[in-house]
Amino acid sequence: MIGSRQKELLKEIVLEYIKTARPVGSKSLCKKFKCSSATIRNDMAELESLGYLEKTHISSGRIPSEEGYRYYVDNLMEPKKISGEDMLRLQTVFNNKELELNDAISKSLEIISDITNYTSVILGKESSDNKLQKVEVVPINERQLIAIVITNTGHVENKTVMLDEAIPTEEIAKTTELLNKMLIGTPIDEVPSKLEFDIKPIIRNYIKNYEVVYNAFYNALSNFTSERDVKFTGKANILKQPEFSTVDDVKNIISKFESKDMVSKIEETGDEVKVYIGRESEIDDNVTIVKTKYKVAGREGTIAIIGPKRMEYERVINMLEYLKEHIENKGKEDELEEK
Amino acid sequence: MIGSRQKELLKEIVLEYIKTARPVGSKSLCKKFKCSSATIRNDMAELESLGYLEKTHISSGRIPSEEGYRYYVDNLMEPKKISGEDMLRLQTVFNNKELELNDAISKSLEIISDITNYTSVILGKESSDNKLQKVEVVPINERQLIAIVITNTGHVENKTVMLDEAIPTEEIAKTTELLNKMLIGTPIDEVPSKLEFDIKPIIRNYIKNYEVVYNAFYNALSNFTSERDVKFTGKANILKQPEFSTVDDVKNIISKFESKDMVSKIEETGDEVKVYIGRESEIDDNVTIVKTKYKVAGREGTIAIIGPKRMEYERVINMLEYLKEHIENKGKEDELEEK
DNA sequence: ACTAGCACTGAGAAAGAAAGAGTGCTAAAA
DNA sequence: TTTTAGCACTCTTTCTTTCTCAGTGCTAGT
Repeated sequence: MIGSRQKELLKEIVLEYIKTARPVGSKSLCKKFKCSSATIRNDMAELESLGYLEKTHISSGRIPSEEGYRYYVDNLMEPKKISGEDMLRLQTVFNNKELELNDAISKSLEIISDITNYTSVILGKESSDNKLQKVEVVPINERQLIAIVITNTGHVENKTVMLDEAIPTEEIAKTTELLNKMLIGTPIDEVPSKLEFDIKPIIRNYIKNYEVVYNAFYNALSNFTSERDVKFTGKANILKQPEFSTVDDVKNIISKFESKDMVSKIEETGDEVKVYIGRESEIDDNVTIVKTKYKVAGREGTIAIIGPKRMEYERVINMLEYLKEHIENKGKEDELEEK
Repeated sequence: MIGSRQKELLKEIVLEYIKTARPVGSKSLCKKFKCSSATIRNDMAELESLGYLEKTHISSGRIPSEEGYRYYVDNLMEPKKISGEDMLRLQTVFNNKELELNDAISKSLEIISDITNYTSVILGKESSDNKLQKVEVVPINERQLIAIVITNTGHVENKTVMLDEAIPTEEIAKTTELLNKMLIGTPIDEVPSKLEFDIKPIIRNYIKNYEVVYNAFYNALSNFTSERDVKFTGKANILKQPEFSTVDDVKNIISKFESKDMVSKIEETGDEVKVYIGRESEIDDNVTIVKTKYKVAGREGTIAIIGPKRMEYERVINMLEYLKEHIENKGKEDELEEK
């Protein structure tokens, strides 16, 4: 088991390493623990054998292992509270009532990125339980029309529909009317199945070339569910961290950031602020990602901070928690105001 | 002035340096020019004094200076023709008739990025001479409505309008009707002034709270002109180039790429394919950017390739020219097909 | 106008030396 | 049983030194 001085020691080492990015030696901790370096060394050896500390080489000071950070985050961190200064910075955003929610989120993450020198990411998409409010169809020419879908939360998506053959305008109008009649109020992720099972049988009865029309609309309407915004801020920031000091490290992390499946690795499903350290991140063994889902009326997504494993965990977690809470509050306020 | 063997020599040095990324020595050119290294050295010294060549240190081989590249591009490059292999790669895209124009452009630039290991960029925006085809207004609730603008080319933009105070629906409807009546066919960049000078005087006469309504619509409709898509492909590619071999070089170029004013430096106004070498690029002294404007029905923008100064000029320029031509052709074909 | 020859230069790689930080272990002190 | 002092040892880092090599400029000769 891990003794109480050892806990204190692990915590101190994590904190020190986060601050300085250099292996922590036994001597430097003497004053703090009011004992000799030899004693510290004994405890360090113990912590190492438990897997919480590592050495960079045989006679170096210690650095926290992934398990060490994990233990710190799970058991040693101070009770959650955001620092006054950080809060102040973020408040400027939420005090500004003019700002739309999305802009407020972007702005906040820019601030975090800026003051921490980590990289931040926002994934956003329309909530899948939003309801369809209206379908508009605007013809551009004989073979091309635009389908516009509006949800109850004011989200608009449009898609150009190419028709394989010309369709009389009145058939388009009829179909549009039908779609509106039958689809208003339908959650957008149920639209495709409703098209298939409710609309198709009707449409086939009274439009002669129904397949062309049906397919066009099916394609247009069934893609809306998956639209997704992605915004990175401060991709270059992470390079300021001393862990990325060789060309290869830098190139490596940059390619990871640019790779196609980066986004899919960021999405978070849990409601809590979660921390994924090193290999847990699945992005790169040298980074930590802190992230959480947010959900407000009409929109949901993930906000995330990516930094080195040697991250200011407490600070980042607290800021993200603060942020999540305020996003969701602001979401509610905005909704009230609209009513 | 520069003699004809010297031209040949400069060309050879540029080509060799592009291939190998190492300073070119006099000996290596003996066979090619059927003369001794001393002769080459004399010519090299001459070319250096004219500013076309540089040394990395006092006894190194020569590398082309910015002026050297410039001279090569302007005077020494072979007559334009794209290589068969490159053409083949790009043809796969344009032969695929299914592909929408925008996707075809993206795809092409991905290919170029891929085979050259440079970074490619597409800027796109709706043409400013597109005409407004329809304005739709959909109320979401008492204080919020969505303005949707559709252009004759099928482009759709929408914007949420927040009303400072509730406005009766019939006033909204009246205004919408008026907008449609007066604005249809107006080029979108003339919309703001038409709003100000034609619509405002009318609206003030028959809507009592006209300022609220007017401002809301003015904000919604005057922003459409400036919307702009940006797509980078292969940002990490440029790092594969041997010129970016130190951490500082890499970090430097990455921050330049991420910086806010990067995009504004890419936009090109000229119709030709243009080459900006080193400091001419205004991005970074170590890169060259090759770019051109493209314009098709309804859309215009810039396509650009960014690479090291030691870029395969001929190849890139030819591909970009080929691309520009085919984009504009495809634009015309698509238009015909629609008719 | 070209070439051979030669002294010279700077980069880059390899090898060694010295300094410093920090460890583990042993034996003694508390 | 826990803590400490002391010491030998290890590894990194930094600084020199040395060598090699590619390539130059210049001079004198063809």
